[in-house]
Amino acid sequence: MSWTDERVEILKKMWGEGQSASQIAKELGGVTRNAVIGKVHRLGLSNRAGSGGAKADAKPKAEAKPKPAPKPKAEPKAKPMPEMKTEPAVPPRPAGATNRKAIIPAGQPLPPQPSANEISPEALAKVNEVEKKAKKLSLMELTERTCKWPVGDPATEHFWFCGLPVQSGKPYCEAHVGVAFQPMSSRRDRRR
DNA sequence: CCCTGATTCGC
DNA sequence: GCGAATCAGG
Repeated sequence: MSWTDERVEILKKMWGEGQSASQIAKELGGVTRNAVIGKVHRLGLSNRAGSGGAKADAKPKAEAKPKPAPKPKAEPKAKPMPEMKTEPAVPPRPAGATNRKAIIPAGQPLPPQPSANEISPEALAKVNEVEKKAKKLSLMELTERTCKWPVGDPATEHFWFCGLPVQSGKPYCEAHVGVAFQPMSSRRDRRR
């Protein structure tokens, strides 16, 4: 594949949108993210500026600068959410497998299932979808980078761990991180 | 380990 | 000009 005008256009557009090089490469097809990055540089648009404009000069071209490229480090994920099924879905189950004596399945600190907390409906919906794609790993199959979000009731067969790739150093995949680490919401409900 | 972009350098 | 290999982070 070569860099035709169209392809360059797409490249520019996506890069401008903050898409990652790998995403762009995937979109274009026939190229690797390296190719994309290389092209980006050759085109001289290594910097994803654009918003706010205000910036015309600032090109002292300091050779002695080990880091001439400021890293924006921000990816606005503007994903158009297509209408998803009206599925109330199955919110995270507290999985209270209290075997007679309420024994907590030791092991890892299970996620504080937010039960009926106020979680973004979107987040919940996302989790739902994710559960469909879950790899359904068993406890022993979990690794450092598999989502450890439990699904189902440990006392039944309907139990597995999400198992999708975790986001970062977090224990869960992106979707589950979303519902797991929710800032404590209305808390002052302390009507004692 | 996964990912990101940045740079280099033979082609 | 191109992009794989490599580098440098997160």
